[in-house]
Amino acid sequence: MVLSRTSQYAIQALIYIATQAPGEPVLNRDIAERLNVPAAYLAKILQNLCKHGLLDSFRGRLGGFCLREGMQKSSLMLVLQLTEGPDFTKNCILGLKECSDETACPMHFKWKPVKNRIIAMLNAMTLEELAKAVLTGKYRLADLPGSALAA
Amino acid sequence: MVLSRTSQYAIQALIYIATQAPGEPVLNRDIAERLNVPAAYLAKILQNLCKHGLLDSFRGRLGGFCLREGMQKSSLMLVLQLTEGPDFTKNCILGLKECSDETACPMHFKWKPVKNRIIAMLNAMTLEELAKAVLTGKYRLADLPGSALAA
DNA sequence: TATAATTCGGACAAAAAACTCTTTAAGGAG
DNA sequence: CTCCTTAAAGAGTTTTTTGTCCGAATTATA
Repeated sequence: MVLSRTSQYAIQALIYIATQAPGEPVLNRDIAERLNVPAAYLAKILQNLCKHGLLDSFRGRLGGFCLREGMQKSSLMLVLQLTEGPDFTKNCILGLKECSDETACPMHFKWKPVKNRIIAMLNAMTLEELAKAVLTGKYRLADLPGSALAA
Repeated sequence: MVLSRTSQYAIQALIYIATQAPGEPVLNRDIAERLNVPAAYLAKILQNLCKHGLLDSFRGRLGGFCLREGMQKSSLMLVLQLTEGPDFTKNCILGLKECSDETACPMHFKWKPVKNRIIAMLNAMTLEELAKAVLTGKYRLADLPGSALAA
């Protein structure tokens, strides 16, 4: 039902970067502060996104991270394939190594259409779109600093 | 996208028990062997399901586990609420502590209908039904012993 | 060139999840 | 009552995930 923390941080960070002026590097420290996530851990995640070509990074003064040209259009599916592994949509919900239309687990045919909707949703959502939504002010990218609720 | 191993084992075990004669205790050892799952770990999971009233357990000779009276009708949602925690459907996909229609993350309104379909599916699937499906022989509850594929 | 600011890389640490081991309690059968 | 079989309980281990730390490399600016 949930994504790994790594994936959540990655998506949040990418959306945040996408809300900023393109080409202007954003500091890891600023992203971490804004999202209220551990900076050193986030740095690792951003490094990984760089290696996979979603982000560009710049060292030294005026350094930081920004979306690679054209990557505003990338889908959440693409992001999650990087953070969760290339076939995170292909795994059987019961964990069977082999589970397909031919050799199916008892949940397979009920799960399949639902999974397909999830996939369609992830393919449809782009960083650009999500960033625009955030910029309207109607959506929240992180918890308010003061909220200390249960996880 | 996936369930915890604990949840997967729990569902598999419950379906397996549901395929057996009701009232006849099934040995943990037999379930573990059938599902190809670590027996000691499975025992913990079954214990937990007992504590929550889904299973009855019997010690000593002729002991084992069987579904509590009426629990053939229980839904996967019920099972997962026990294994994943009572509000595993209520968590924000981005991990925000507060995320509702009023205070939404940018994915909230896209995710909500999809999540609702997942919930509906989980509510609709019962152990009885799944057990029947398995008994037709068309579905597989565990991997074949010989299959050594990538996870 | 010196300095400060930043990412990079690797090792390390802590927490959570998955899994094991050992002992105890309970129940059925001889 | 004794023996065997089973689950219960709890401590311990391993693996994975999450998170920290520090030194080195890189870059703009004074």
